[in-house]
Amino acid sequence: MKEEKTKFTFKKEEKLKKRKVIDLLFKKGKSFPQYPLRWVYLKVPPEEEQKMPVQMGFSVSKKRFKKAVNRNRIKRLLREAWRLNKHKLYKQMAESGSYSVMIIYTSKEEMKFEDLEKKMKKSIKRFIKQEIDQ
RNA sequence: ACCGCAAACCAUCCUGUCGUUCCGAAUAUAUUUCGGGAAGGAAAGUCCGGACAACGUAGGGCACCGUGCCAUCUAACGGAUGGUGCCGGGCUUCGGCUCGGUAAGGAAAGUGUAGCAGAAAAUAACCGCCCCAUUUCGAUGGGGUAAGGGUGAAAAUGUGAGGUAAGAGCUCACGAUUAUUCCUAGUAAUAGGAGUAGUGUAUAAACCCCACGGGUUGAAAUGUCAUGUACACCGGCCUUCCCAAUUUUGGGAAAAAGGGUGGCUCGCCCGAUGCCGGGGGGUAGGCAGUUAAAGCAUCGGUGUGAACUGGAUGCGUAGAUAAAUGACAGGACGAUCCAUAUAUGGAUUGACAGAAUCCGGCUUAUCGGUUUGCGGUAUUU
RNA sequence: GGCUGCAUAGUUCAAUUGGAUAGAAUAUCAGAUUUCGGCUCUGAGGGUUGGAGGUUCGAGUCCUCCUGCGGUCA
Repeated sequence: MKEEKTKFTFKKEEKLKKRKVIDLLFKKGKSFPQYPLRWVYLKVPPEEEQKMPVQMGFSVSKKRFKKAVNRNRIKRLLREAWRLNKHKLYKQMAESGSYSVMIIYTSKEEMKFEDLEKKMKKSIKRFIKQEIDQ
């Protein structure tokens, strides 16, 4: 393969969609907090092949944000932050298998995109340190 | 020009970069490229009404739920429009005019309730007034009486005259008010007039009566494909007659247990490798439904109006499913604050809010702007 | 996307068929008792009955519309 251009896309294959997988993730997955985010992740067994290195989902509690507008906005900001920064994780992962991940927003207040992106970068670094580098 | 009220409409805009989703075309099946579409007036609350779908279709009665002045509009409505009555405000030449509200059938079919106060709260005698009897002359007992008294949200039609022992619609006159009959106006609610019978408190968002309407369940409906399983296990019920055949099979008739028909009942229907119940197991994925106007706007015509008409012109249809419609940068516009000092500069900021089968309403949230109408104030001509 | 229930002192609950100034326990505060504190006794404060309208002479209670918090579904 030639030098791959870093693509900032986020298509259906990269989204966490299967109800079964999500149930399994919350039942058996590991998690760590990185305010205002919480990662829940699970290594996908090799027999269930998955095209993309990570299938990602985002979640915002209905108790913390009553209005659907606010929930949607936070999820959109999270998706955007992930889209622009996921390549850093992909580089490190190489061939070390694939993961299902759900990121939960735990703060009670909305953030600006700028701040949220910083937090996302930090949490990706932590994920690499904790899971990939061992 | 400013202020207030009401109604209708709009709901920040533009450019660039990076993305999401659907449709179409090409490439040729990992994809990539091009073109086009992509939230709302409330998408919300789920308060009503429909469309559509499934089940049922043999209906009747009861129960239950909803609505409640009249007419019209509408696919339909508990919605809207116009009117009538009632209530409240304003003006008034006192006749009315105008604005707003109105769950507005029946209390003269029956039942219940009306605390405290008051003699008495719906078959009203405490004080007072009058009559009769008794009397120790203080009064006591019996009866009549709703004119006077205070209480209370509410006290039994108001005023005057006659009448009476005292009084009383007991009688009369002028009113008030209710029911009903007739006449006039109106499609009608109702209004006006005349006659008759009355004076019957309030409450039906207390029970209730009357009239009208309502089958139930809602896209997690429903159909279909795939996966999976098992005529598995436990308990209950499994009738009678006739014919052929011959030891359980076929046909026919009746009908039991049981089941269905929304809750009850009558009635009806089903009913033998079957029916009902229990407990357990499996799958909770794909596709269809699923993206179309009971279309919209302007002009014309009809109507007081809600609306209708389809004559003309133009516009136009989001389809996701852990759920798309976004992020960043720059500019314009608006708002707030600060500074200079009336035009610029700086900072902050952009209402309410996000489709989930689709429509018509209602209700609630909403920074600001535009238009129209009405009223008020000031100035000019 | 539907269906359904609840809301009363800081907290847990009452309030008859609509009737007067919405009660009780606990918590809080003050006083008494004690060397001091606890226990105990006495007293006080604390409520727009979730909000706004309506019916009624009179609403915690009845009706309508909102707000908030639960429960449930194939």
